[in-house]
Amino acid sequence: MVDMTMETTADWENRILLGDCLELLFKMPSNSVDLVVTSPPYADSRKATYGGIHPDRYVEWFLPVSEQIQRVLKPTGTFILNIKEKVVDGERHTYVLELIMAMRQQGWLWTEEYIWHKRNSAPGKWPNRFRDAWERCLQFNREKKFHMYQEAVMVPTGDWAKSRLRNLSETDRRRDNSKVGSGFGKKVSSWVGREMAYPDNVLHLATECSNTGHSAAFPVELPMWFVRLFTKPNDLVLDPFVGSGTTAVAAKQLGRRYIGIELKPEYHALAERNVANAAVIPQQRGLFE
Amino acid sequence: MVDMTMETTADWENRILLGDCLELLFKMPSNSVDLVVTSPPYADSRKATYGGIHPDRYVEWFLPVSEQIQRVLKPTGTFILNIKEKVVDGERHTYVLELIMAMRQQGWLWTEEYIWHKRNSAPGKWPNRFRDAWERCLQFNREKKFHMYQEAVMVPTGDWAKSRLRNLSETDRRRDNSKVGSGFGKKVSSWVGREMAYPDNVLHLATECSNTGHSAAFPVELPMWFVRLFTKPNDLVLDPFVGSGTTAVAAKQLGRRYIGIELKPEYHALAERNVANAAVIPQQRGLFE
DNA sequence: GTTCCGCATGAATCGATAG
DNA sequence: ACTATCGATTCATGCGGAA
Repeated sequence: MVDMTMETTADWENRILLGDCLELLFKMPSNSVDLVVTSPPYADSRKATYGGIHPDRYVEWFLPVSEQIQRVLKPTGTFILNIKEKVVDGERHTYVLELIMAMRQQGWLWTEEYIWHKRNSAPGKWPNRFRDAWERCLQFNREKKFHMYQEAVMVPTGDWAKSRLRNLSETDRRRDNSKVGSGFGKKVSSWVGREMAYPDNVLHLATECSNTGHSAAFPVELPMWFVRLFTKPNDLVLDPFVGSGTTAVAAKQLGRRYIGIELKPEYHALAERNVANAAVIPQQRGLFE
Repeated sequence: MVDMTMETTADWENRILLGDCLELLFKMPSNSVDLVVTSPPYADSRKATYGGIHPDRYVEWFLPVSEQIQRVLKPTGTFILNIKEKVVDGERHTYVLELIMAMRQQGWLWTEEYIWHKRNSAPGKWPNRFRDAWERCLQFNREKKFHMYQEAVMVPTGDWAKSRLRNLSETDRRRDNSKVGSGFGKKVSSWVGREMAYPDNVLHLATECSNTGHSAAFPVELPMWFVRLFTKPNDLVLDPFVGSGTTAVAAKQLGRRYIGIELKPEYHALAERNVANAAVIPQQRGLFE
C-alpha cells in the first residue's frame, strides 16, 4: 500500500481542520502525536438526531478511528477517551464496555479509567434513576511505558491553608508567600512539595455553565488536566472531534501545539473563534511544573 | 429436578449463616428477597492467598452465584454489586466488564452504575498511575419495573447545609460536608423541614479506617444508602458475602429483615458480634422516608 | 463541652530480587 | 522465562489524649 501520509504535521499544527476526521487522520504521519483527548459524538438511538450513531453500531463506527489514532500516536503517547453510555430501554447500554474490549483486541492497553464527577450536572427526575453525574475518561496507551508528568497536576493537601498554615507566624507566612510569588529558590519547591499531594483518579469539575454554543462541551479544565499530566510544553495534542475547540484551547493556553478536527462547519467556525480568543497562560515553572 | 428449597426464609431471617453461599442459596425459596447488596471477594492473581480468585477465572466463578441471586430475588427487587477490577500487568483487567455482559446473557438488566468515591483511598505512588479512589456499585434488576424509594435518600441542599455548619471548625466543616453530600451528617435531625434535593449517582463516602477486624469492609453508610433506596421497613435484605456483617448491620439499623452468609468462621463470628451490637435507629419519617 | 494535635491504618502498585 | 515475595512510596480519616 502506498504511503499517502504527510512527512510532518507542521502544516496542520495550531489549526482547526474542517473535515471528516477519519479521512484526515489517514494523511497524518505515524508516531507524531503526544496526546489525544477527545469526546466523540455520543450514541443516539433516535435516527433523526444530528450525528447520532446508533448504540448497536457504535463500536464498528469507532474502531477505524481508534486504529488511526493508534498509528499517529507516539509509542510513549496517551489517548484519553471521554465517553458515557446512554440509557436505552431502561438499561445502560454496553457499547462502551464492548468498545474497551475491542480496542484491546486492536492492540491498545487499557491503562486506567478516570471518573469525571460533574458537580453541577443537569437536573432531572425519573421514577427509576437519579441524575447521571459522572462520565468515563478512559486512558489507553500503546506501550506500558508512557510519558506522565505527575507533578504538573498536584493539588493542595487537604489541610493546606487551613490547619497547617495557621500555625505559622504572620512573619513566616508573609515570607513564604513572597517566595512563592517570585517563584525562585529550592526552599520554595520543598515547601510546596510538603503542602501538595498527588491527586487520585476522580476529577471533580463543574460542567461548563456558559453557552459555548456546543451541546457536548466539557469544561476546559478537563482537557487541561490531561494535557498537563501527559505532555510537556511544545508537545503535540490532537482532538479528532474537537467540537467547540475546548481541547485546542487547553493546549494553546498551556503552550502546547495542537491539531483540532471538526466535521460540521458551524462548530469548526466556533472552534476557530474560541481558539483565537484563548491566551497563553504564563508558565509558573518551579511551582507547579 | 426435585425442588429442595425451603418453603419460607423465616428460619434464616435476622441471622448470619455460616457456610458456602452457593450451597445455601440453593436452599432458599424463589422470589423471596427484596434487595441483595454484596461485595464479593475481589479477584487476586496471588494463588496462595485466601479466597483469591484469579482474574481470568472470575466470571465463571461468579455466574452460578448470580444465577441463584436472580432466582431468590423478587421480580421487583434489586441487586447491588460492589466491585472494582484490579490492575494486572499494568492494565485494568476486563473481568468486571465481561461479568456485566455475562450477567445480561443470564437475563439480568444492567440498570445503572453508581460510583462510590472513596475520599480516603490507600496512599501510594507509582510512575504511571494515581491512587485508585473509586469503586463500582452495579445495579442489576430482573424487570424494568422495580421498587425504588427516592425520597428516602434525599439530601439537604448545599446552601443551607453550608450555613448550618458555619460554626464548626474548618476541618470539621470539610469533613461534615463530605458526609452531607451523601446524606449522613452528624446533626441530620435538625434538618427537618429544610429544603431537600435528590442525590445523583455518585456517592462520597470514606472507607472505614478503624479496626473493623475485616480488611475489606465498606462503610455502613454504603449499604444503608441502598437499603433505604430500594426497600421499605420489614423488607428482606440478603448479603451472600457478608464479611464483617456491614450489610446486615445496615438492614437491622433501618428495621429491615436480613440474611447474611459468610464462609469463614472467624468473619462469621465477627459479623454476629457486630450485628448484635447494632441498634435499630428510630425512624425519622418525613425526613428520609 | 470544644478544639486541636499526633498517630496508626488501610480491597494498592511497581520494580527488584530470589527461586 | 515465569512466578512468588518484599520494600518503598504515600495521604485522608478517625480516634484518643491534651489543652
